[in-house]
Amino acid sequence: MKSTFFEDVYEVVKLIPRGRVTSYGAIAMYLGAHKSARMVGYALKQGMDFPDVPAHRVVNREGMLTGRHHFPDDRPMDVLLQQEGIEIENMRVIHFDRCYWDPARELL
DNA sequence: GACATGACGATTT
DNA sequence: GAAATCGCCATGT
Repeated sequence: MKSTFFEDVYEVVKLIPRGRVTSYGAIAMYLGAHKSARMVGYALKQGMDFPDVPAHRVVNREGMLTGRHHFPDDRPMDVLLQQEGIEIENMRVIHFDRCYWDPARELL
């Protein structure tokens, strides 16, 4: 057992309600502290192989779909989010504050 | 074992 | 207020 970070990230991401989004830093913070939001995105990249992990619901602090480049062409990140009811424009989440889901606050 | 990289974030200049 | 820099920690080479 070693990839605890990955599994932990997967768990939190899987808990994200439909129509909501969260940020890498929020997940990292929930895991213990804002140690490194980079690792969250890194873990998600690896976790992309897990369909149970809606990585498209995870965006950066600005609500930008920074990881869209890592998504398959058949399933663009912005399209997936729009299907969930989230408005996307210019590869960014509109009303991001409204759709924001903080595990350390909602899931507490 | 060390160096370089990465879906970020906060702080400082 | 904007731009540049540092920190963070796991993975890959």
